[in-house]
Amino acid sequence: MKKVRMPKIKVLAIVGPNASGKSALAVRLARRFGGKIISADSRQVYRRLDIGSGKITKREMQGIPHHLLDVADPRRPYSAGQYQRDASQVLRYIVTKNKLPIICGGTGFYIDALLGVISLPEVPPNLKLRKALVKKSTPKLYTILKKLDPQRAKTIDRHNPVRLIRAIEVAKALGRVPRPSRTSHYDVLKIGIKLSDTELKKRIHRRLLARMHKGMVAEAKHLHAKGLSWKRMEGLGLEYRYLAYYLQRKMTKKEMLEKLEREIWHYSKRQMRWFKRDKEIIWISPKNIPAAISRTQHWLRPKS
RNA sequence: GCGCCGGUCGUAUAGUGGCAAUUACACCACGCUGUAAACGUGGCGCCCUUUGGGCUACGGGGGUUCGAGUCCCUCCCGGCGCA
Repeated sequence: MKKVRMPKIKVLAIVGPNASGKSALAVRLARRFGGKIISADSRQVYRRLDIGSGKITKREMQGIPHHLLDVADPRRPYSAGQYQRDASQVLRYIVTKNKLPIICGGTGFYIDALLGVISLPEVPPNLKLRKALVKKSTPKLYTILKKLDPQRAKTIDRHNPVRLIRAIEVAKALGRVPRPSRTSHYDVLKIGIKLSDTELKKRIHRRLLARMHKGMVAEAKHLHAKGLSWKRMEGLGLEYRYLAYYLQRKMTKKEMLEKLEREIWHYSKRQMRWFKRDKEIIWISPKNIPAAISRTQHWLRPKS
């Protein structure tokens, strides 16, 4: 007996490190194949974090709708779980419009969450519990988790307080953490942009200076004036963290630029490391847009 | 020329008789189950049969000592002070 299966929904994903030219490629492909873009960037979800987060401009969008940009208040934390819900909804909506959903972004964790590669337990953050737990030492947190969910304790990184706190939070609510499913229910074509270290460093440098010109410092100053605390800004990482240090006079402008550039570079390497593990990604050079187009064309063609 | 201080892993630093030798940054490698631009781990003199062993090392040379970045002598280099 033959099982009739619905064809999987096709989703295109453009990934790569910071400053690699993902956004431009995504727009190109969206125009060519009738797509709409779903951003997958944990900082660009926030309103008014524009220059510092390297958000695409209206002009650069070239009329292509971009979703999951500016959906959250920077003063309140957004999360991967929330992203999973919001983005899934948008994805379904794009499909009903008969358009090709194109995920574009550098936050690998968010992409995996959206595609269902990792399933996040439906346990909302418990701020009160977290507040109590952060005061505890890491070994203590580990002991607590071990008591609540020995299974999880076996595989977790026992030195990582953030992981431990979340695991305790989940264990308290559910008893134990469900195992993740490792397969996606979408038909995904993943295209990654790869550059040499020297090229990437060069781009990071140029882009940072360009954004300084565009008024990145003023943006951060303005965000603080509008109620974004320094502490919160530092917690956002990279640009905002170092901008906050600089504006509080914790470091000079020169120090800020030097440290920040290095941090951005480190971050890019972390992104690449995340993506490298995904064997489905087809890697292309930033110059090779034709390759991306032909790959997509081929993949879009109906089978049999 | 005299006096003082100092020369230790890429850089900065700790170490005053048992040291392949501290810490930070950089560098390299890695992890991640609702904070993911966050958060965390390991390596970092060379070699090997790698929970162990060998070799080479704290500016150069010599000495004291069972044993020396660590004490002594001498030379070289840098900083400061006096000439």
